[in-house]
Amino acid sequence: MSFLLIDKKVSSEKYQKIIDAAVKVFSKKGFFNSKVADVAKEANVADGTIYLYFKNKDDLPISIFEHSMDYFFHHTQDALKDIHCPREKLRKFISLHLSLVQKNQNLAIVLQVELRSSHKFMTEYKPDKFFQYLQIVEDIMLQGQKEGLFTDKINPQIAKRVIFGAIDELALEWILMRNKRYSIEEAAEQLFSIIYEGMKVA
Amino acid sequence: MSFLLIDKKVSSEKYQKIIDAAVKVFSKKGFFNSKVADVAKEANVADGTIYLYFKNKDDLPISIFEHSMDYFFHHTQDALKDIHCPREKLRKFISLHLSLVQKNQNLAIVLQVELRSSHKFMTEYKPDKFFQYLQIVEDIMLQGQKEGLFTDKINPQIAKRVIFGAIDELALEWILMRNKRYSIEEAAEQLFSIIYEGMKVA
Amino acid sequence: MSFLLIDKKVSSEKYQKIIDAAVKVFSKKGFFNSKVADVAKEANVADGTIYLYFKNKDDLPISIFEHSMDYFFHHTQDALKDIHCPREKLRKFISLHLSLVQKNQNLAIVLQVELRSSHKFMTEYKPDKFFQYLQIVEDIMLQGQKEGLFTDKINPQIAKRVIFGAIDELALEWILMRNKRYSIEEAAEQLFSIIYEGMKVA
Amino acid sequence: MSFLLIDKKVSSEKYQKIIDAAVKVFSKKGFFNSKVADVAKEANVADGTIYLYFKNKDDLPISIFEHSMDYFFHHTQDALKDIHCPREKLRKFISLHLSLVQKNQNLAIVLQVELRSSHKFMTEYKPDKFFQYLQIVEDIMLQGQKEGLFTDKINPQIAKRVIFGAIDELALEWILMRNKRYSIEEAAEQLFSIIYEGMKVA
DNA sequence: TATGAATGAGTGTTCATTCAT
DNA sequence: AATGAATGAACACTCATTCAT
Repeated sequence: MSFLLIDKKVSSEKYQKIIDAAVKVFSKKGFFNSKVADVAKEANVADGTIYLYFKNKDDLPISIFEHSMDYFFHHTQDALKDIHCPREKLRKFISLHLSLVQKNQNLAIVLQVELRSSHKFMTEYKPDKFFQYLQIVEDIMLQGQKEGLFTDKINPQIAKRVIFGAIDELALEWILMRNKRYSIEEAAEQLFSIIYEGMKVA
Repeated sequence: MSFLLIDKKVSSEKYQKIIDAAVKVFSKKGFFNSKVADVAKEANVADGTIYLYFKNKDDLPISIFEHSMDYFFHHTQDALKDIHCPREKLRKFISLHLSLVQKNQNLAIVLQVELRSSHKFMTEYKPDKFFQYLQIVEDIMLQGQKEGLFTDKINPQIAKRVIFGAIDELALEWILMRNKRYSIEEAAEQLFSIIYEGMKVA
Repeated sequence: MSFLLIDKKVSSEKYQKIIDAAVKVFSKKGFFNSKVADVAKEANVADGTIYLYFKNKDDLPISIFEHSMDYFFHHTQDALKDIHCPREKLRKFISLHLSLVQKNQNLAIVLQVELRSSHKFMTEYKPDKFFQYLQIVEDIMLQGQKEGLFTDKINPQIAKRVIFGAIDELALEWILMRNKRYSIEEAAEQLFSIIYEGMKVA
Repeated sequence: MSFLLIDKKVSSEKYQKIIDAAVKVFSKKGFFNSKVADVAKEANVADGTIYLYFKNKDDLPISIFEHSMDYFFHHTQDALKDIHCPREKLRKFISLHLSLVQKNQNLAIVLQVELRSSHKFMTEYKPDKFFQYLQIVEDIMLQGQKEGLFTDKINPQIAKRVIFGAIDELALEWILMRNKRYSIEEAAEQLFSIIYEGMKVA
């Protein structure tokens, strides 16, 4: 989880310890059922210390979200920058997202389950970083349509959500499944197949 | 929302009023930020009255969930029973779900956003009714594959989740979108197109 | 417990059922931990019915107390009226009280344990009926002193309390004792012996 | 009441303030009629502070009881250790208990009236410390019988309860009496006289 | 910086009491 | 008289946040 660290003001070791602890605690007990004291204990710091690095409890999930999305965005952009074919970009995006989720399951739970509920998130808070990440998919779509690879009949706005929703659900189920009935790679490939076949020019 | 009513012990008018109020309140403020008193006020009953019909606060979202899923399940089964072609069943399932969501937006928010977070839901609580509903999609898949309409290369387990995730995300975005950039019917048709084209035998 | 019934306004069968139920419930769970609904259930009446016979919850222990004390007082007076010797009166009083307690253990618990705590009892409420009952002991004392049987050195006020305290404690311990290590008759006789020997003129 | 302090974890000043406040409040309003907020206010601490030192409301009377009994026990043992004659031991025990009660009237009320009702106390909770204290009386009895000072006809089990019950009742009445009609010393001496004369070998 | 004892506002739940039937 | 559904005031307890050290 330590990849969350990006900017400078945040480069303190304590900050990271708290973020990591929060991800662990929130993923296990849920945001609302977690106490600030739980996070402090997990991070091996005093309760008050958390308030030296975060404005309040709500600031924790927001920070987790922003840092994660930044990471997802840059990591994905980086991985896609040498791929030109929209088909392969799409394939890569899907497998990359699922593999990130697989490697950071606690974080994934927090992002998908806990944050989605935090109301502040879905309404008041503008998830700009998330939109930025989603935009990658739309850009792939648009490129594919421009190049005549994907059908024009599909609205990229809708496709973007279809793709993201499918990835998200697959990822969530996979994490919560006790005895995995399929590998994350298999899921990635099948999802890609459905989406690609479903959007390609006949 | 009054369709939630199913069994007898529950056929009281007060019970319905409370359920409806809870859906409204939870969808607006979120489960954790809603007070029992808020629900009571919205339902025009005393705080204590809620405890005559529900074990505790947690029992409210659970009841909402179970009744909704029952309704979704039976309503959908009923609508599909005269359709034989898997292709048309799939199309119907998608458009039906999205139209139900459109007609019950507050309920949809509670089901998709609030419940998903309630932790009890995603872990302890066995969402049997939800699985039952999901099974409809898997059955369509299996029938389609048997009849040679859908490709065998796709694992129905995965397809089921892909389809549900895509519907879910589309529905959620559509509800939260302020100025609707596409109609729910358009979304349904495009989603169907992607999924169907993506799974049909070439 | 049905001896509690004495005056007319109270001669209803329901009234008795409620009093009996209250004694049973209070003795088992304590006054403050008992709900009016518990008493109603035990009495096989509706909650509201209790309020047709009693002003409020506090009225229940008060009524139990008054009726019991009346009974104890009259029953004891009756038993003593044909005895003249203060020595035998004292012996009778002690054995009678202990045997009444033995026969009505639930009632005894309520009177000794629950009521003593009810604060209203020990302070606001004037336990006239109790004083009346206690007065019997004082009268025995005074008679004994007048007749030269009991020493004048003992203040009857104090003796009265000593005797009552000793009876009370013995009774309470006897009731709460799981495996009785002595019979109630033995206790009565020994207590009588101590008190009598301790007060008789040498 | 500051003698209640005994072990280390409890040596905090706040703990004592809360215990003292609880004794004061419970003695005035009764345990069940006292709110935790009342105790907090009396102790000049916040409501929540009480829960840093006590598990819950029920823990307050239990702690008061245990500390008091410890104090009574050690204080009495200490005072008796240089007295050898059972007669004088008995006299000392009685006068000591009554004088302790006189000096700590609020505490006495809590111990005698409130705790006796708490049901947890008389049933679930094993009042070991109380039994330990009571044992002092029994030991005096047994020694007196062995030395031929007290009659063998009296069962020490019973005598112990007779003595304690009498002390207890005297103490309670004395505290609750508005205009004291006798001094506590007079009561002690008279009680001693009755018990001693009642038990000595003729 | 870091601590953690102290705070006190906030809330789920209970239950004595009422009253329409 | 009798019922029991409905009420809503009351309260124990939690926990995010502060601040003296």
